[in-house]
Amino acid sequence: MERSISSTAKRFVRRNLQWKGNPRTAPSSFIHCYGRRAFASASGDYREKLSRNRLSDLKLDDAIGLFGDMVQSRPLPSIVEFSKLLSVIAKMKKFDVVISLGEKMQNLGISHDLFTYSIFVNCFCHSSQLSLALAVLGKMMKLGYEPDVVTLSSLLNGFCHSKRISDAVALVDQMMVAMGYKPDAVTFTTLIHGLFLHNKASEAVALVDRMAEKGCQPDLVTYGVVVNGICKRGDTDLALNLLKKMEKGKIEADVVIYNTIIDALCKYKHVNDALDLFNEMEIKGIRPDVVTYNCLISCLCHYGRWDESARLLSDMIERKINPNVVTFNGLIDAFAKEGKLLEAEKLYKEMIQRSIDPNIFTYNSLIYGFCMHNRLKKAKDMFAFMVSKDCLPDVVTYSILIKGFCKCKRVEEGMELFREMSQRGVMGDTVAYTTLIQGFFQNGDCEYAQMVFKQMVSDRVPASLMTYTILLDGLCNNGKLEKALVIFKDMQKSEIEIDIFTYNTMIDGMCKAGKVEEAWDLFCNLGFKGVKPNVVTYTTMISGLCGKRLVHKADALFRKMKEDGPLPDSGTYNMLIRAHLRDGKKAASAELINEMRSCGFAGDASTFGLVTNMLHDGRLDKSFLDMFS
DNA sequence: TTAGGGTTAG
Repeated sequence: MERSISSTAKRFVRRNLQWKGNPRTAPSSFIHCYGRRAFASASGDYREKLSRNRLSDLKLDDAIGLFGDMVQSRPLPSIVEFSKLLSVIAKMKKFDVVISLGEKMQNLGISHDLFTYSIFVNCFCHSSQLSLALAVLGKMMKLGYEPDVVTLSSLLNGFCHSKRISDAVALVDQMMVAMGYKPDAVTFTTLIHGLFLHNKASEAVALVDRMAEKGCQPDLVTYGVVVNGICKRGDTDLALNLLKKMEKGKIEADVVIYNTIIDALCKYKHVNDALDLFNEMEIKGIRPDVVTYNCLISCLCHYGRWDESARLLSDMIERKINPNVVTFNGLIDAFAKEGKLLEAEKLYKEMIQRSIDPNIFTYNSLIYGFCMHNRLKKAKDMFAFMVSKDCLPDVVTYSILIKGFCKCKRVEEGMELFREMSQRGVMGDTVAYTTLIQGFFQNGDCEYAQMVFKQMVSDRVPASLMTYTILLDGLCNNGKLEKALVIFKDMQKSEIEIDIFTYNTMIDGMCKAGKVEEAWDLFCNLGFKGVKPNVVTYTTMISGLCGKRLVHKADALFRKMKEDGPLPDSGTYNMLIRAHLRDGKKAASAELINEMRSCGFAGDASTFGLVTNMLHDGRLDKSFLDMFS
């Protein structure tokens, strides 16, 4: 038979596909430890079980049992029947099992064909063993089997999931140009997914149009890949446009695509758009599932829209879409964060009543709630309880507890937890180290905080912008502005994108150290650095000017803020009022108090403290207090 | 017609 593969193509494959590795080294332990028992228990006619309608509800145990029946029956089943079974197991994502069974067949003298070899190429690619996939490809070609579009698409997937995206692009080009294959929607979709994986979003989107030009229409899965890639990058507008494009192309989006977009809308703070899309899918007759509800419920809780989220919860129960562990975790997390601990515990009991097992997320949320509301004892009990339930704490659990201890000024115990964590083989991450650094600074232990930071660097745990900001804040608050400035200058030279929080920290540090002019320079330069000052920046700067008795300059900045800056908040007004009172400017203070009250803000504790003191020593009279009520 | 692509929630 005339082979369709050209000689260029063969050369390409030889040149590009290394001939390394040995498929015989594939993992086979699975069969040895697990397979035999299953073989022994299997019974019945394999042919009947292999019939199509039976295959879809086959369990892994049954499939392995079936394999046992097949290798024992005589005459041996055809290779087609074996590939049917192997593909079912591959669809269960049990790639190592497929490989083991394939090896077993080989040992029994059952030879493979194009289809079974293709299945192995696919399985090796999925289990990140690209070199073995290439070895199988080499072997099948030696035996005279030609890889076809399906085999090469599997390989393409392997390139995409390793670091070889350029090989993936080249392979598709070669398939089209040199090999004379016609890549289909699956081939293109695989490559599009690979491009997203390698952060080449625009190339991925462009390829959707190019595949259409090549006469290959994107299908539901293609759109699924693109929508997912786009949503991960937060471009919800483009995702919604794609949804319209699908409609035009008469491809009906499925619930997963809607869920993906709803999730992204929730994450990127377009809650109402998410609710609109939810209604739209109802109108289109696409039934939401538990994921749809979970996205919306936890998002609504997050924004304090408790009533709406409760309504959705009862709505889903009414529609027999059962809440699962994620539903409860979302609710418990939101209640715990809000300090509604009784409700959180009630939900925890309810999930157990519904026989839904709590998992590490459940425990982490509850521990967080207890820690943040100063109930350390309860948090530790819960920690011990989860361990007793064989739910092993992770770095997040430890970080939550460490933060809780630090918050209660028990940083030594936090440090102890950190050591315990490391001893148990849980490595500290950026958050864990940062939490501890912050704890030591808050405790006034500047030296130890810096030591932890050094340890973090030597352990090669990357510091985040948050880590640096906490470090700068700690140094500034402990009278080490100079040291902070050195680090800050290094940061400005580095690739870290400094945000307004870091600038606020430095402006505050400079002002508190009396270097108001330097702070003012930094403040004026924010525009050049592409960062917009926020209400805290203005308030800090105004406060710094007041501290230097430059009250007229502070007033001017306050006016500028009201003209073209962020709206002053309670903190701005209170700070300015105190500054004027200290300066003996009663009339100006009175004016500010009225303005503040007309904006709906009230005097805060510091302001009342100052006013009380001034009443005592007679600098103010009682009538002044009436202005606040 | 036995083989290849995406899958969202804490």
